[in-house]
Amino acid sequence: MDNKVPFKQRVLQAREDAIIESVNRLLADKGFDLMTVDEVAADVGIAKASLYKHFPSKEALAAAAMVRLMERTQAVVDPQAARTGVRAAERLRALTHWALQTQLAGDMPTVPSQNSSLRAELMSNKAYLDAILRVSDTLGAWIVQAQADGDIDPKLPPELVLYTIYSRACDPVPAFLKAGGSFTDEQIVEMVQATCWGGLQP
Amino acid sequence: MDNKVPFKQRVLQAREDAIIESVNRLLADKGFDLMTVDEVAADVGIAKASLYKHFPSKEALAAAAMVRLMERTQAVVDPQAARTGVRAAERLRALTHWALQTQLAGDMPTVPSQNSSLRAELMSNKAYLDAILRVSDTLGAWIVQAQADGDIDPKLPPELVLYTIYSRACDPVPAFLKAGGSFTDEQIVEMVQATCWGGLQP
DNA sequence: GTCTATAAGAGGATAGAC
DNA sequence: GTCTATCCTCTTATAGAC
Repeated sequence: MDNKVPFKQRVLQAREDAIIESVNRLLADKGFDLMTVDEVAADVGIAKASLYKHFPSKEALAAAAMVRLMERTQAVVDPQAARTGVRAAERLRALTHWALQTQLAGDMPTVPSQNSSLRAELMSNKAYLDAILRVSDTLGAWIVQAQADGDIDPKLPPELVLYTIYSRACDPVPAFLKAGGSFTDEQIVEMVQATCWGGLQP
Repeated sequence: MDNKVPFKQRVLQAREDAIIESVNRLLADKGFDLMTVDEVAADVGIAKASLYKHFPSKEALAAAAMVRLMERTQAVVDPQAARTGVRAAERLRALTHWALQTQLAGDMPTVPSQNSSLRAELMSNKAYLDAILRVSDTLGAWIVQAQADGDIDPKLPPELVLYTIYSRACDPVPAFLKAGGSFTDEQIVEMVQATCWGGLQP
């Protein structure tokens, strides 16, 4: 039989998945600086030293979670790209809808744009760079198309639009509104969507 | 003579001002978690123990800087409130313009909305609560007026507009655009202003 | 109130047995 | 690869002389 993935290796992969899932949640919950490796180990249910057999540093842990996030993002982008007869702006809108929902569900890991050790790790992580570049390429094409369609102001630099989309994924406004308790998640998503895309229209 | 402020007290006040200024800059530069008390002391040019004679904790240092920020904000709000024959939307726009400029100049201190020890300190700091409430009251009135004027979509909850304004003051988009190097600060401010206020229009 | 020196503790990382 | 136990650095905060 050509069972190319031995049982032991599958167990290992499952454990790494569990680690990344815990890191993802803790990163979404408290952020990189407040997340401790002890917490991750406790959450996964293994010893801290075992964690370091899988990932060499705290930064590598966070990087793995961010790679996973970009893979999940790609998994949202691909079906949108496959839809036929849909405006580019509609594809973009669907993506931000997913991002806002994910954030409100507490599943959106965030990393500070200031932490230099983490940024250095991310910027030297080929898997991360590849993943974010791939997503950005697709989004960039959609943005240009949406501008040609007249759905996004063609006078805006595409980079501004791209940064704005990424920024909305970790905007504090949804969390504030949710804390207020006056609106459902879906209402919050729709309102933030409106303020986001209204500002990008011609 | 009724010189009610003795010389010694003025020196003390000047020193506290210098401390808050350093904290302000470091907070804008690296954020609360990465800012160390040693750095603050070194930046001010005094011993760390002396710092603790002025402020009882790192959280108190950050809180003082945030109080100062709200006071500076109030100092921008007041002249706007005094202008006659100006639409409320224009006053709000002037405020976000100032906030974006301040952020691009590296003078906007930010605190993570996650750090619980700092949040606890801020939420129990009467000076901070008073200052932010006073600013928010004025802005809230302007928002309602702007909605009545037809400059802001009246269907949007005023809280959403208020949160959005506060959020733009620490949005990462301007810093990203600045890092790109393709635009002047004023161009960045204008573009972000456009995307912000365009999204709030009816 | 300012300093030097140091306590106290958190947290990232590792040694070495199994 | 997993564990227990430990190391060690960095950081907050304080003691005590002046």
